[in-house]
Amino acid sequence: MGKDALTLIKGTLDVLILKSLHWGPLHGYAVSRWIRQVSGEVLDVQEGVLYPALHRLERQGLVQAEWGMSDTNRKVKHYELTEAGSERLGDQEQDWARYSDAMDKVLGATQQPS
Amino acid sequence: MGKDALTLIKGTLDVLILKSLHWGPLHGYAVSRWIRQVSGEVLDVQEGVLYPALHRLERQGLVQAEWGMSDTNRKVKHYELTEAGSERLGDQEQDWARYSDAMDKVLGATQQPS
DNA sequence: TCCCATCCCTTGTATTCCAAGGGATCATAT
DNA sequence: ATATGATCCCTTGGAATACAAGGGATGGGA
Repeated sequence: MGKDALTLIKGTLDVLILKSLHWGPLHGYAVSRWIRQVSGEVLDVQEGVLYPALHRLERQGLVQAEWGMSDTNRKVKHYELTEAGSERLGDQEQDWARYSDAMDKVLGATQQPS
Repeated sequence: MGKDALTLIKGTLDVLILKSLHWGPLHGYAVSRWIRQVSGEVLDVQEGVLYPALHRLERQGLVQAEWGMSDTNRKVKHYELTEAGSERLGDQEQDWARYSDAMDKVLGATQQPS
């Protein structure tokens, strides 16, 4: 019961990706792996979800990509947070905090409907 | 800054509605109003979102609807949680808790990517 | 040599929220 | 009386975005 990864909730992916990039440039696979590990295997960003999202963020000017080499001498594409992306990250973290609070208020409510 | 209602995150609406109905039968408008009030005006379920959602839940057998009268002598449709709906509410509350925890772990992470 | 982990990606499909409407009833204020 | 705002029910069309299910290439270890 409750061991598998949960379905991603639409709209929460961007902030996860942006957060992962605030450590510095990363390639896609590393983004996915980091989110999965840090979330305790609860959030699993499939590659078919990840790459379109990265391209979307790139089109929006929130990240910029550049081909390079990994430590293991593989050709990889590094994604890096832009200034705008950094600001967006802050906004979205705040939005998440508000949203999460609101959800908890509703789910933990003791006030009956009038 | 941050005074307005947030856009609903797709996938979080059902549990909000189910929760509102766990108090007993309610009509749609009251569901919407209760969520808005208890969330501190942060979550605003527009009617164009609410009613399709209620019908969806009804099709899934999680709620059942019945026409009746309100306190104010108006014709209203009362939505009531079914047994299955009550179980689903429990599941989704648990899912939300796990999801929310995972998000907080990622957003509050101190562990750098490897 | 074979396989697994690593890396990049695309194309449907389904879901579901938002915007923007329409329509009816009732209490209250003008 | 009549206008206004809150209460109540609903639908349609469009947009966004996650999922499923693929394809392809590389490198290291068994």
